[in-house]
Amino acid sequence: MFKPVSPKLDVTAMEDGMMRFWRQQEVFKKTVEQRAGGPEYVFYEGPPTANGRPGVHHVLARAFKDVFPRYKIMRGYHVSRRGGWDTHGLPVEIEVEKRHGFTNKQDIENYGIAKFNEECRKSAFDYIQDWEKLTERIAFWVDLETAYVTYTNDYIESVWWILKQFWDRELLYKGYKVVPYCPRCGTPLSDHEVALGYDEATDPSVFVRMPLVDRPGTSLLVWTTTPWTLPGNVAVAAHPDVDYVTVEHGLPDGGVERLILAEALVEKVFQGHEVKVVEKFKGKKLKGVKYKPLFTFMLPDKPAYFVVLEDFVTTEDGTGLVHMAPAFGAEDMLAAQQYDLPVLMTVAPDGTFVPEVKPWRGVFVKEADPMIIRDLDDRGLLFRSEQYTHTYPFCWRCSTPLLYYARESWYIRTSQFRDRLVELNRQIKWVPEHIQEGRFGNWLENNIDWALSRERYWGTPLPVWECDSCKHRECIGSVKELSDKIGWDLSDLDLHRPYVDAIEWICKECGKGTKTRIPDLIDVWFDSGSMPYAQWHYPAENVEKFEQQYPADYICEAVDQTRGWFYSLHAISTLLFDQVSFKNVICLGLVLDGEGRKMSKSLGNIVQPWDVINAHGADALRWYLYTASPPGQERRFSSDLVGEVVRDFTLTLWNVYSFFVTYANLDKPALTPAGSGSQLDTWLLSELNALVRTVTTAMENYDVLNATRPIAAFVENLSTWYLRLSRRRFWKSESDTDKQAAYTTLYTALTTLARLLAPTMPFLAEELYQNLVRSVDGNAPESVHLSLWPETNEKLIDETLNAEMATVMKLVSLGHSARQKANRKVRQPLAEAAFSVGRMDERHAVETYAALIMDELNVKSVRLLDASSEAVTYSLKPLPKQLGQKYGSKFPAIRAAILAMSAEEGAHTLLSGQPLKVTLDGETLDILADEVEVRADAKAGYAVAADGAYLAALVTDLTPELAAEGLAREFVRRVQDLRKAAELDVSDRIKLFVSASAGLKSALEAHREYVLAETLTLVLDFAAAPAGASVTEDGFDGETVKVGLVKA
RNA sequence: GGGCUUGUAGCUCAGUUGGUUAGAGCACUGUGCUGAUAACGCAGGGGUCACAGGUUCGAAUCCUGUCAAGCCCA
Repeated sequence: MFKPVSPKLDVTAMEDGMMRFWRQQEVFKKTVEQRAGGPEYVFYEGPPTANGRPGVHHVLARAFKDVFPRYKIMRGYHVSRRGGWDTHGLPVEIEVEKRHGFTNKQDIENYGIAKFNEECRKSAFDYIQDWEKLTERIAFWVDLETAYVTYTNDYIESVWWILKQFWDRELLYKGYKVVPYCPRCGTPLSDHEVALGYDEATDPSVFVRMPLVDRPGTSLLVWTTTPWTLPGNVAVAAHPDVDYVTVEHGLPDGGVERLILAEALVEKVFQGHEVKVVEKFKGKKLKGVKYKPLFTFMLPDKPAYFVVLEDFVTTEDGTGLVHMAPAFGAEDMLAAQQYDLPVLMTVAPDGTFVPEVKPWRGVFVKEADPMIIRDLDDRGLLFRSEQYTHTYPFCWRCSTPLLYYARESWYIRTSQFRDRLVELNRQIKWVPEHIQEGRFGNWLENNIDWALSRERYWGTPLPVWECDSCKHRECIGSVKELSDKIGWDLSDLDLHRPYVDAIEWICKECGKGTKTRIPDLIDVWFDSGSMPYAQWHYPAENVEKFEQQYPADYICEAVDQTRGWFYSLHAISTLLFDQVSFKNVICLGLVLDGEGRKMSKSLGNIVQPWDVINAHGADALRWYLYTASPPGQERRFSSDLVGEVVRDFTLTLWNVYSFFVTYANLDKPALTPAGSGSQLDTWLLSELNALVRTVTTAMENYDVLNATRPIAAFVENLSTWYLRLSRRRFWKSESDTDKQAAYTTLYTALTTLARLLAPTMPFLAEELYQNLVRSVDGNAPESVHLSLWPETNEKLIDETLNAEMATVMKLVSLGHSARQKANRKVRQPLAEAAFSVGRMDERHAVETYAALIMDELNVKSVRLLDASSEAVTYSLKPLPKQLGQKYGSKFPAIRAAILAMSAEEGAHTLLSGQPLKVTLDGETLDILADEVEVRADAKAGYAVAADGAYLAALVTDLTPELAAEGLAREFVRRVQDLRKAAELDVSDRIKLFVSASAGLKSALEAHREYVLAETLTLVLDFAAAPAGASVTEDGFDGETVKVGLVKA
């Protein structure tokens, strides 16, 4: 009937089998094709770069990406899950540079851009096979055959089209950008590269006077650690709301001077020297105040040398007045744009002063620092000079100190759309929620124009051509447009450098000059953010397809993409179509190692996904990632933790499955829904439907944690409660309706679980489904991933029942605890178990499930302890939650009053439903029954265990009858062990030959039928065992026994 | 320097609008149960809820500050 299932699970063999099945039957393809015509659910793959091996963090992202498309397919949606590869950019270039030992851009140019880019193109896919293998092995279903690739001409052409839209709307402009720059390598460094090279550095720390134009004898006191930037100074910044003072102090030559600085820093700057504060005012009063320039090597072409107001000014260091050199500081540059300040480029690209800076022309700026300080001192402008140690970035390649240096750069006017970016973000559902208004929202609120251009080689070229004569510029939006410019078909042109650079034409505007492409590339983030359009070569092709696949319903990446892909998607979509490009997004936390450190190559603490998968399987890895912590949280990761999943969850479920198949194959039950009188069946189906409801709701809310953890809890209950308590129903020999109902119930649970697990544990789900569903129903969908998601049957959910069963579990647990305390092993039947519960409605559970409790605790009767019982004493516990909220600060007094009264009387009052009268300050208060917990405690003669208001009490006295039954059970246990040792089949019948001491013998005679039935014994003889019998000898409870067993 | 997040048992994590005994799983120890189980049950040891103030009858939870870690930005 069903394929036999070993209780031993070989995870990897099982998963390999399913993987082959999917591949051979092309199940993934069918999940797309069979849903054609269904409502569309759109998923965007954030393209990874395949020039490195995929790590655990990639598995994390891919596991989460996989869940919702699978779920939606089961809800009947059509989901095209197109893959994509990010192929451009500096990381790819760096790999190729490393291979050749290149250290700067000149090396690349000497080598040849064409050859270099060709190698980049290949390098971008160096590890493509690793990616494909891993993607298949973890069952991330994504279409890699038709995956979009950002370096293709079609993709680039779409990006050009977008840029042309922006150009036509005058959203592209050329400006300056201050970048970390290595003067030796002649290149800006990416943030990532800068982060590699921070080190301690000792720099000068100088305070200089900037004399005011309109108030002789008064100077601004300004602080800097980069004196070489002073020749580039054009303004001084003050904080509008900080308090500033003018102080007067004596000079060595006997005169006095007045200096302006932040009040909070007076002490620090003058280091205890006496100064006189002559006035105090807010920073905003300084706005526009003019000062005399320190240097006049270069003349500004716009108004300069006055105070501006900036919020970034702090009173941590310095003087609260910040010197501004727009060419050498990002904040300075922003202020320059805001206040229309000039930019003085006093430094050449090689890091030396330009000829205009006569005294120090050709000197490397850092080496010029002491000379500049001496010059200022000579002219009486230096207030003080000292040394200052701080962390400073150095070039990771050549250890040259980096300069912050303005380079010409192309920008997109995103800041013009700031409000719209913020508004549209409110339409997006973020998981975790705080990203929306927090990290992402703040980032949008502070939006600055997108610095688009890069002075590199391997990337999408900026399609702007400029006339070398009249400087007229134009932007090209398609290959056809470019072809028209030069008059022949460029369809076969590689749109990368150096080939596009070679396309030139005579300028039509002036008729003299030549239009040549400006050499910049664009930021790779613009590539990836263009994928909604460029993956379809929109608008040149696939217009309908694009419209159907935009925007995305769901995307998912790690949190570091907030300013990366999430932003580039959002920004481009907002500017282009004034619309969101994704509706739901899960933002994953980073993966840390077992010690909570970031995984990095240099620490050697990277966990290879293959090690984990080979050891524990892909499902376990996936399940761990879903259940371990909320998706947005950082997570500590180790292979052992994944192994725990297998032991805890996979094997538990597997054993239930194996149990079912083993016995179903013997019994061949009908498995058709039949009415069941069994409380356990009703309960399990109630819990199962509640589970379906919970998981479905969670799936709809992109809540992976609540779509998975409750399944684990259910499986735990299924195995350790339902199945353990139901075993006898499967074993019994007659095939009655109760047995049929047990099979049907368990079957329903397992097949429902298969579907609930399909999005998260695709392999195990398929295994269950194939064997339990497909093998008996040829008409069922071919794969669990083609089947439909289970529907909740609300009628079967009984919350009261679920709560009552939880109470029963609790009481049974206490019963076991009491047994242990009384030293009464479970095999020994006891006369009675009595219980106390906290609330009236819970008493019902004890009555309803008396039989179940009796069976589980091996007691002959069950009852409730109540107010009239002789066996109980009471205590009262005032409940702070109820009373505290109702009475506030009176609570401690009320509590004391309740504890002071007679617990017996109080308990009887409350249990009879009457309020408790408490008198406080002459006021009488009615304390209600649900405001005080009545705790029972059993008197002598009982073994007791309690937790809160719950209590279990066992009568531990043994009658001869009970003792005899206990002996019989001990005997059965020995026989069962013997059966096992003799390696008998579960259904083999046996003969027993017994010699026992008198007490045991009479016990066996009294319970003969029980013993025979339990052990499948046909004949029990009190005689010597024949030769060849399996024999055991044992003693217990003062009795001895010798047993011989032969197969009947 | 700014923004966001995190800090609870040896490890991985829960902890409801604040409620008086802070929980689970793993690991360790003891014990019980078992003809599905690689298990399971019961019990034990293990906690300054990062730290310091504050609000409150009452704080792991709310507020302020500090420390540590991470990410992004400067």
